[in-house]
Amino acid sequence: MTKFFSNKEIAKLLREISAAYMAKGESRFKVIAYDNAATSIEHATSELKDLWESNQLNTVPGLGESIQKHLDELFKSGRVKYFEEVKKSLPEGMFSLLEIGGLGPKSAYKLAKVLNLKNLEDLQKAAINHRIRQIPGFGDKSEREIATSIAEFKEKVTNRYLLTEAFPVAERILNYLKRHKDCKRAEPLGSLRRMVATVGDIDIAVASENPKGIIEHFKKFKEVKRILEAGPRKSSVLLLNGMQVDLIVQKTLAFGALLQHFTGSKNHNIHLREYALSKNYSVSDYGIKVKGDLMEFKTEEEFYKFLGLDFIIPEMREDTGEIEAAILKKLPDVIDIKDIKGDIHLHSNYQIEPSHDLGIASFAEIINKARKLDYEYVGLSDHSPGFSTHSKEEIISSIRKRKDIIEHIKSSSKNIKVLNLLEIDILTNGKLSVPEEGLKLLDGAIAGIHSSHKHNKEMITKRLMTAVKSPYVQVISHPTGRLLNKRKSYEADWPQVFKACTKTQTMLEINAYPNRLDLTDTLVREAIKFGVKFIINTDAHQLEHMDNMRFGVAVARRGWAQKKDIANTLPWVEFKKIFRV
DNA sequence: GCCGTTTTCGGCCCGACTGTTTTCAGTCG
Repeated sequence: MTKFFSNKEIAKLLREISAAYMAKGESRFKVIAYDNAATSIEHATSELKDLWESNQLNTVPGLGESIQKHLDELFKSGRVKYFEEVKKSLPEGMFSLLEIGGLGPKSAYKLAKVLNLKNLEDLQKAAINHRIRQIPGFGDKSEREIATSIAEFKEKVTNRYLLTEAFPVAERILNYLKRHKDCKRAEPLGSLRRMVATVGDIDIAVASENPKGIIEHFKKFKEVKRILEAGPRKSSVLLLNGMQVDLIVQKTLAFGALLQHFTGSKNHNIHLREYALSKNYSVSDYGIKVKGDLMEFKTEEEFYKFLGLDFIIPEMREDTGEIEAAILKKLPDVIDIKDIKGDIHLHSNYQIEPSHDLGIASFAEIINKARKLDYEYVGLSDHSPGFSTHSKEEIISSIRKRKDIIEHIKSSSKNIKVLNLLEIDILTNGKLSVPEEGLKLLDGAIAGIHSSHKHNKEMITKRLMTAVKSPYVQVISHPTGRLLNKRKSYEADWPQVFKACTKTQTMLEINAYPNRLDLTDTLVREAIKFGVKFIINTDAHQLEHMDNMRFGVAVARRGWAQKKDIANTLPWVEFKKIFRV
């Protein structure tokens, strides 16, 4: 009998050990090793439990002999005696304090021990009763800071924001910063620039010869609620909406190094700097030091070039092999938004009495918008008629009626090709929500799971496989079913699904809807190894959603996908061969 | 504790900011 632990739980456990080591004054490299292992596990594409079962724990970077042995014990018995030993001499309450900004292992340890704290509530009470300022090393300022941080922590609804939530905020700040006369450039960096599905804060870099002036200006932005810190060239603030914004200023001549530094990711930078060290260079956000002399770079391109690397696009900077590939000049030439020639997952307001949401735009409006986007083709793919509310005959006749209308539109649509599709449900029993006769009336079908997302791995895999094997289905929509900040991805045997997709030439969708971004970037990269083809669709329910294509393209780029991996980069003459037209 | 264009031993990114100090430790990105 083995025990299940999610990657998130394991990462948390390892971080606690890292903190415990730090509090105990253990070698900082052991502290870092545990922290790295935790980060690596959070980024892993598979559940560690699955990897453990197939003897593949050693494929996860940062997991060496020692930690693997501990995890082995964890999965077998549900506990790790050594970890318990490490934590035994420490106050249990210190670990919950680590959630508070500004409190690290050393402070948490001291507070929990001296004040005998069990949880955050205790810490809050201690702050109110002024018991913190009495501890050596703490003063009235840090006591107030702790009280404020706890209040903010409790107010916080989420700690990750969707790209579409963060971009407009970043835009407002950039516009504001650019109003300062000494602001030469202002760019959003960090996870926003890398286009990670969700971002924790907003990072902004400014090029200016007057950093003090810029920082003063930044502090006065009208949406600032509280200034977390403000030095001569760096500042962090909390906005009224709860988001944190970090700003760094660098002179124009050295701006390239700052772009590189502040875009991250942290692990990419660490690896890059280690690589630089091996060549006797020292890298920082000021530039590259060669034998004590600082080289400055105006652009990132020059920066990477100096290190002997091909330019690495921001989306790939996650330390998952991009530096090695850049050294060997073997980085893939990833897809670009300009390569996209159509969007075929689009919901209209055509009244088909669907199983799920109607769109709000008409067929004509959608096609018009696609023309404006310079697309060669467009797919009309409303949800299929409600399965439980319509008889088999009603579903077929409804599809026939819709087909007649679309055929008419096809014949009158100049300069753009139209596909008659439907998005059909993969039902809980694995069957499709449209009978075969109905499927035959379509140019093709997109199939997706829209119910019973909580099915276990085996059931989900079985349901996906029936759709993949259906000769009428060309695309599997939003394959993992996640809704960011709302619903987790379901589990599936992805290698099995990927193999089947390659065999049946079924495409996996990269859904560009900002709260989906599904297939996920890591699974895209995994699927490519199996030879799977993808299609990037917006799943638009209104015209503006069709502009979300760039988010899907970003997922593909983060997954190292090239033009040849993405079907809707094909010209119509090639693309149409996939469908029954 | 992890890891390897040299290295299975001997390294491990680099700097800013803050508070409590009186030269620095802790935290963060």
